[in-house]
Order: sequence, then structure tokens, then C-alpha cells
Amino acid sequence: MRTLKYAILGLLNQKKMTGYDLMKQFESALCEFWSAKHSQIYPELKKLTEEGCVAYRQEASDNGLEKKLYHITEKGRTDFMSWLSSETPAQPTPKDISRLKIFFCSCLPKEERKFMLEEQVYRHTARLKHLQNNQQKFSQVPDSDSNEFGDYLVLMGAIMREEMMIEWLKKSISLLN
Amino acid sequence: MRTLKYAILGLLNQKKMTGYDLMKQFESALCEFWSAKHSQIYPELKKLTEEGCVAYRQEASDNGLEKKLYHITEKGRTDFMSWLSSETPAQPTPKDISRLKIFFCSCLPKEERKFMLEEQVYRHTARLKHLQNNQQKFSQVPDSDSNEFGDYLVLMGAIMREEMMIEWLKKSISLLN
DNA sequence: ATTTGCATGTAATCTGTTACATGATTCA
DNA sequence: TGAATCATGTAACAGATTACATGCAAAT
Repeated sequence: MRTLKYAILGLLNQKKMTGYDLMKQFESALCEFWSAKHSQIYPELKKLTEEGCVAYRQEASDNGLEKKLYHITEKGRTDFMSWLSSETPAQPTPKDISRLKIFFCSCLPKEERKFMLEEQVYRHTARLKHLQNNQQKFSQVPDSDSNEFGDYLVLMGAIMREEMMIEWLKKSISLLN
Repeated sequence: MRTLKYAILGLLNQKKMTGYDLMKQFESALCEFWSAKHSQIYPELKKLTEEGCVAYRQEASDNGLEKKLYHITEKGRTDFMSWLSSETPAQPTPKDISRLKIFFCSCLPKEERKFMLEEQVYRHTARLKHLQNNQQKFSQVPDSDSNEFGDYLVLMGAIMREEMMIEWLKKSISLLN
């Protein structure tokens, strides 16, 4: 389905970047719903260059080192926009090890069941706090035409996801016995 | 991480099954948080047999066809229990194409933005109804020592996930403009 | 002097999907 | 007679992670 292709094109559509910059974007802005290591990004950029979806200019970075500054081409923009407008196919299951373990929790001795669920509550609470902290950087809701609008929506979605997880886990704990 | 191994062991720990039965379980009971096709299940069963985690007896099925009825071994049970008790490593991002598209939604013309989000609301509403229907099969909360307890918890979790998604999408729509 | 960050790549491996392949039985 | 279900497998490919590999600059 080439999703990585479109994630990269979408980012390069916002601004010119190096492979390294893209990697940083996956670690920060996209981390709540997509990920990619540099070992996947660099080969994909090579492929996209061959396809004519991106191009680069060799530049010297601040320090004087070599770097490749990538930008999106017309073909790249066309491909990206048609992907964005296309219907999203029914998502395959989001695989979730925690839920798998909870599914099998009746195999565990009673004390451990509660312990397992509480450990998860702790994790998600920490994550929620971190996300709420990020949200404070927005003094108001960004305009829906700006690039930050997407950031705002997915951050809101991530917060709601964590809140839901905590609520579910606590409800589950209350059902033990 | 061999998660498929433990999913299969967990199911075989509940009862003896054929590869085909396991496939059906992935399609029904586990479908909200794990998936596996038969082309992955059969080779994994072969590997688990070699490892000594499972064993099988060749049997004739109802109709007279050959089938392999798998059961878990002591080693398999030990492996499964130690996996279940171990700490779950920090989950890698659950990849989500819908969220990725929403992240880039400011690239779309205004009318299409709303359309995209509403299409998602429709999808998740249908899914929610289906799950709520399944929940009605439980006349009460199963005992936390029974196998159905896990079913009940993950179904509840899936319902809450869909409710959260709908709420998030509607909130997002209200923020357009 | 050593670690961290910038910067780029390849190789080996693992995980998962789609397609190929077969064959009997049951139901419409 | 043809489609659906039961039943089992392999091969090719796609997607993603871990490890291998290099090198300069800046900060500690």
C-alpha cells in the first residue's frame, strides 16, 4: 500500500527536508500514529527519487557537512493528493499486545491479574500527562488551513485515546471478582 | 518477539484445536486486537511442534477427512505463562492510516475535509453497532476465572475505542472553520 | 577524551499478506 | 452443478526492525 511513501510526500509537501529531518518528524509529529526508522526512510527516498516524486539538491549543512535537501515534485504532489482523497480501505486490526494479554488474564493467579492491569494504568497515565503537556503549547485551536491544524487534531485524538484506555483498565479492575 | 507463538499457545491452553479452528478464533475472538492468516498459522504450528511447545494427534474429522488436533505441552504452558507474567515492552506505535490522513487534512479543500471525517464517523458507527450487538450475548459479566472473562473485557474495550473515535471525529468536524 | 547530535547508507532478519495449490464434503 | 465450508500446506513478496558501518562537529 506504500503508506510510507505518502507519509514522506505529505511531510515534504509542507517543507523541504533532509532524510534526517524526516526521521525527526516521524519521532515527534507523527509518533502517535506512524513510525519509520532511518533504515527505512533512506531507501524509500532513493526509490521516490527514481519514481520522480521527489528530487534533492546536495547542500552543505551549517557545519560544512554534506547533506541532501529533498523537495516534492509535481508528480509527487499529484500522487499525494490522490492518495489523500481516496477512500481509506477498511483498516486491518491494530495489533495490541496489551489487549492480547488481558484477553488471557484469567490464566493468571488473582493477585497478578490486578497487578498487570494496574501496571498498564500507570503507563497510560504517564503518557497522558506527557501529551497534555504538549497540548499546552497551543494557546488556541489553529486555523483549519494551517499545517498545525493536523497536529492539533491528532494530539487531541491521542489524549482521548489515553483517557479511554485508563477508563477501560479501571473498569476492568473493578470487575475482578 | 514471537507474539503469534503466544497467541496460539494461549488458545491451545484453553482447548485442543486444529489449525483451522485456530484460524477461526483469530477471525472471531481475537479480531479486535490480533490477526493471523492460515498461511502464517500452519508454519508457526510446525515450528512450535519442533520446539516441543505443542504436539498433535492425527484424527479423522466428522466427515472422514484427515486433520491434526493440536494440544499444548508442559513446555508450551511454561513458555506461555512466563510470557503472560512478563512486563509488556513499550508498545511501538499502532500504525493508523486514518489518523495519518487526518494529520494532513489541511491540504484538502474545505468541503473534502468534512467529507473525509464524516465518512470515518459512518464507518465507526457501523462497527460500534456490531460490537454492541455482540455484547448483548452476555447476559451478565462472566466470572473472572472463566475463559469468557477475557472475551468480555476486550469487547468492552473495543466498544469504548469506537465510542472514543466517534467522539474525536465529531469534535474534529466541529473545529473545521 | 568521550559522548551526543548531525548525516547517510546497507545487510540480515523477522513478520505478515497475497497468491498458488489441492481435495473432500455439504448445501442450495 | 456450483458455491461454501472444512482442511492443509508452500512460495513470492512487501513492510519493518535490528545490526552493521562510517565520519565530522560540538559540547561536556
